[in-house]
Amino acid sequence: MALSGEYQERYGLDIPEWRVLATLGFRNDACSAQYISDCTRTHKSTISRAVMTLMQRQIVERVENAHDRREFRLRLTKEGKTLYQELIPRLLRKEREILSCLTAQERKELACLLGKIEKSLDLVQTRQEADTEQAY
Amino acid sequence: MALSGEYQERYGLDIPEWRVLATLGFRNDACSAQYISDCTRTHKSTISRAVMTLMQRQIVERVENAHDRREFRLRLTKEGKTLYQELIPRLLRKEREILSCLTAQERKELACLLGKIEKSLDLVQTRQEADTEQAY
DNA sequence: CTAAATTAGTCGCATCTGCAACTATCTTAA
DNA sequence: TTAAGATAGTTGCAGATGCGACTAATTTAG
Repeated sequence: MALSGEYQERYGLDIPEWRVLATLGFRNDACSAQYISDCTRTHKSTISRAVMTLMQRQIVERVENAHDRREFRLRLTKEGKTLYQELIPRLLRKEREILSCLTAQERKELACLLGKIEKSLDLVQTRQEADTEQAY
Repeated sequence: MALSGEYQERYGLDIPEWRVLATLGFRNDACSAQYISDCTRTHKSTISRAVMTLMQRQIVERVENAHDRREFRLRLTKEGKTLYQELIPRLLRKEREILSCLTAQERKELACLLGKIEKSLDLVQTRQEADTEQAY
């Protein structure tokens, strides 16, 4: 959608890469690839590849986890944090632009309604074994 | 999303194929591939391939347009109409299921809010030369 | 009328991304 | 303790789809 142009065209990030960046930046703390996969509902192979690319671009780094040597702790590098901080205001501005056709009250209502649906869908999905997300 | 499972798993239709079927079924009248491409915001090559598949499955048929021999008039076959009529109630039921967490009043509000955003986005998009649609 | 520009549709190509198999590691149960 | 099962992450593969070039037909401008 309109938002993705902001990070894709301007920063050369594809969608999974943005998801990794956003998750790490939002949490501001190390986490596993599996965690990112879970909370963005993106297949772990896709996240794996996005992490590889971001490591090559020195946006993300990973360190071994001494307690579980299967997984890695992922976190943003200095450059990664800078990139994240640079992107956030742009995206918020874009979001405001998109929602500018609604009043403050309407925006609040919309968030509330979508929240309800999301909550209800999450139940359904976990109940019947995670659907693949697809648009329309 | 949850809806697509209905036509994908049950009827072997992928998303572009469903879009063709839905457009032709909804209009209940012949139209060009370009028209479908426009109103579903799907690239014409994708629509072209979907139409090919649907023709092989005898769901869609096309006839030459005497007035413009570049384009074809597309329409559903008898089987196509049957399939469409069979799918509609299933999809509506699914939609009701998804929206069942909202009251009637809330559903109306949601439709209204989304309508406003869509309208506003359409203007923006045509102004800056059709973004590619992408989810988050 | 003719040449350039536009439009409908097709096709090759590249990219994206999910699936499933695989390795390595960890956990659980007998 | 050991064997079976679960889990994290990687990779080969295949399907889906957008892009751009191409052909054929039509429209527009000079």
